[in-house]
Amino acid sequence: MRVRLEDVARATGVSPKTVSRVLNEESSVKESTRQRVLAAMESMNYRPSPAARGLAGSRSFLVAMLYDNNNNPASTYLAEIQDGVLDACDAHRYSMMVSPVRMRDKDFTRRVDALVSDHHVDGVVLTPPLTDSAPLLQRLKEHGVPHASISPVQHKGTIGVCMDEQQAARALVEHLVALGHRRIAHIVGIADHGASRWRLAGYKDALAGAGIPLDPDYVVQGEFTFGSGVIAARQLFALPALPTAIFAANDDMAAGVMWAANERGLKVPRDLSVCGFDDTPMAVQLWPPLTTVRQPSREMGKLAALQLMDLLRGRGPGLLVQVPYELMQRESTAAAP
Amino acid sequence: MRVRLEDVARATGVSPKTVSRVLNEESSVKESTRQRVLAAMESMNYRPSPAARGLAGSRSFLVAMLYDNNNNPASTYLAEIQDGVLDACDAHRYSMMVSPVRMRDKDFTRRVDALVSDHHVDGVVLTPPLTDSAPLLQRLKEHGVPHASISPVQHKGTIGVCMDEQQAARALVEHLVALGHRRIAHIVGIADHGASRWRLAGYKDALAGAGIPLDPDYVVQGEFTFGSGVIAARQLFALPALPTAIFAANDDMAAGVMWAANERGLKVPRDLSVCGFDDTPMAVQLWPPLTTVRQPSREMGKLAALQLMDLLRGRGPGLLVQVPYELMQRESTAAAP
DNA sequence: ATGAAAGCGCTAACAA
DNA sequence: TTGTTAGCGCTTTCAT
Repeated sequence: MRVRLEDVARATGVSPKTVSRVLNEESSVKESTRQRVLAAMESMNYRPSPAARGLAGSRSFLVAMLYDNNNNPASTYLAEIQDGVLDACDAHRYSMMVSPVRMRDKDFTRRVDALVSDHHVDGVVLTPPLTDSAPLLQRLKEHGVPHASISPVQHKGTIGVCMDEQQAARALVEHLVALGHRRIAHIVGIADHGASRWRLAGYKDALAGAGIPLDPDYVVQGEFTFGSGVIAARQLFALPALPTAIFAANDDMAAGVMWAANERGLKVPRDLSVCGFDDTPMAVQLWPPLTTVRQPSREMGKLAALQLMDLLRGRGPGLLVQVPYELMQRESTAAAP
Repeated sequence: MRVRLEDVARATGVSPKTVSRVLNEESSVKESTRQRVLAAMESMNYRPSPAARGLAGSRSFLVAMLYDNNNNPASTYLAEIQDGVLDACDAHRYSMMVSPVRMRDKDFTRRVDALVSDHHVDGVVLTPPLTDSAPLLQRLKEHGVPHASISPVQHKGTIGVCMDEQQAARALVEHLVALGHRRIAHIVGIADHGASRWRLAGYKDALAGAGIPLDPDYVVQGEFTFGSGVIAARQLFALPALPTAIFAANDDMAAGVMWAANERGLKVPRDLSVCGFDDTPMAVQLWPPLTTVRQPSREMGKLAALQLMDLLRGRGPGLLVQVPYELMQRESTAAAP
């Protein structure tokens, strides 16, 4: 019924072990043999059994993607990352398991134990804000399971993928400055996310670079949600001197700002320029379309997983690769009134 | 190092096979033996190896969740379902794999082949609109892999979970009628989704029940996105007799309607009542908060997976359970002007 | 560069 | 109700 490694061996006239070597891309196989085996595998439609490989060998060809399930910032972001990781898995014949953890729970690292001792996952992809959870990293280290991180705060000694969010935020605010804005407000994201810090830092950099003093009233706290954007904007609109531009730390909050502007009778971008961050699908569905920074989430998921697999397969040391950001200049920003 | 079934057997003084029986909840084990084995497992912190179980036995204790990756309607919906399925898996010591498929691709059923022949998944959870893909169902049948469906169009012979969306939509529109509305418009969702059909049917039912003739101009096509809601609403606002209420087939489009209303200078709910469907997080973040129907996605994911596992474990035949809807009456709907 | 034997940890099919 | 004997399909030694 099922085509086994042994069947391929028999068909090729070599031993099972040789077929195994080809399967595992070991170098010590004569090229001509390799080709014959590969051809047989192809024509017989051979598919190795992950269970058997996992049981006999030291590798499971399984990676897990971990995400925080409490603090669910933007589920569209995680969904894209997940798809990206899956892209990479497909490309290298790895399988993926997803595993939500609840960072708030005291023993949330139990999840990792289960993943490792039950499934022997070869590696783990970490999404924010899990990337910098000390107990989690500790546990992974104890288990000897390598990981790749997506947008980690701590870059040193980490493999995975990052983007220069601070520089991107700075570029965004510089764009506002170039349009003649001086009273520029910022809505900050959830405190312990690296993204919040970087975007705030970039905002400050841009102001400093333009010689605009930082006004604390213009920096208000948000939570990455639409609703928190509305609330933050209302707070800004209550100020004696209204900002002429608002940079929200993500698109959801920016949409909230536009909503509040509408409510307040402010026309975007005539009376108020608004920009966000992430370039979610919503950015182009709003009216006017939102100026924002494109963050290639799916690509980032894929790259992180690729770095991890390179490491697992002994192909290079695994790197922290940086992806370029892209300024998406649309109609929600215009010259200062 | 690792605690094996054999170790538990030795510690308990029984044969490995007996421990296996306990592990697999077979009935033919004396209760006292069962307890002793269970206790030993617990104290030794025994964790069965999925790989070994999969290799030796006929079951893999793996289920896969399939979703369509082209036609990605609301990723928050899928994310919630995924979490629900995982809840159920945790409860029954199953593992989950996620597998996006591209329904548009001609041979998208290949994915299923891989899942089945590589991983021997015991069962599959289908999300809309995969639930009614004839080629997919056919392939699953050929492989002999059972499936549970979430909101399938075809109820007969299907196990999984559904909601009476038609009745829910009807209730929603009846609520509008009760508020004195007569000119009620509907924005339809993507054509081949069961959800679109049911919600439209419920809308028609309610109108018919109230003796309001159906005006084709008041039924416009949308695509389940915010942007399509904006466009559809503009279309409705161009009509000689403006509707006093708009029922959008989901919350995203309802948000688009509210956006367009704002743009047009219509005050919600004073000039226009708006309602959606799904009760996404956004519904309470909008202003005014959106009247909608709550669809318990996570719960539905969990229930579907539970039905599947009941079937797999021989616990009952597996049912198509119906979850109740809930009308979320908020401030976006009010008496007709 | 290739092969033979032994097992990974569990369950199937029998037996008792 | 419980135990025995073979494997599941691969990889690991260790040979050659």
